[in-house]
Amino acid sequence: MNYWLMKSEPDAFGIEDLKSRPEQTEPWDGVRNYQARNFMRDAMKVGDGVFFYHSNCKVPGIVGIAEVASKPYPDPTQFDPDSKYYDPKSDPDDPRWILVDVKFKRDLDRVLSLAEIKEHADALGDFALVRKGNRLSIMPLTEQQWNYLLELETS
DNA sequence: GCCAACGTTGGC
DNA sequence: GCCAACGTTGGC
Repeated sequence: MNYWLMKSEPDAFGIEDLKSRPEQTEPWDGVRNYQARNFMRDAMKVGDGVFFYHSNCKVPGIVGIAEVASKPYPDPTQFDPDSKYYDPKSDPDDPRWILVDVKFKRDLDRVLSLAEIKEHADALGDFALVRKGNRLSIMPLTEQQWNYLLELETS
């Protein structure tokens, strides 16, 4: 089992939106970064743990827990000319952008803000979120990092 | 294949 | 709203 952190802007799609979806599940569309895509395409497995992270908002941080709910499949928005994620260069016979479905599990008891997480940078070791200038929207965590953050939640 | 210009992310 | 970081694009 692998562990992930996935960012979303709550103004566009927050954890409340995920919770209100049918089956509390949503295709994680719109990822247009190769590194993030590769994580979904090559490494994610159904049942993997996901920290749901709110970015670009008043208090950025981890707000809940979700899980990977599908195998990887082509992101349909890349072929939709009306979508803001439309990519005319993507070949339907060899889709460029891949996604997985994400399913809500639970809210955190409290938000683990980025500021608080940064205070634990030493304990978290080499965690992409606390590295300067990181813009990756999907990143892996080790089991140790995952458990450390869960313990932080109840501390 | 280099790299300047440009666009985007996302914290602050 | 600013701007640092950094990915992408396109001219050469």
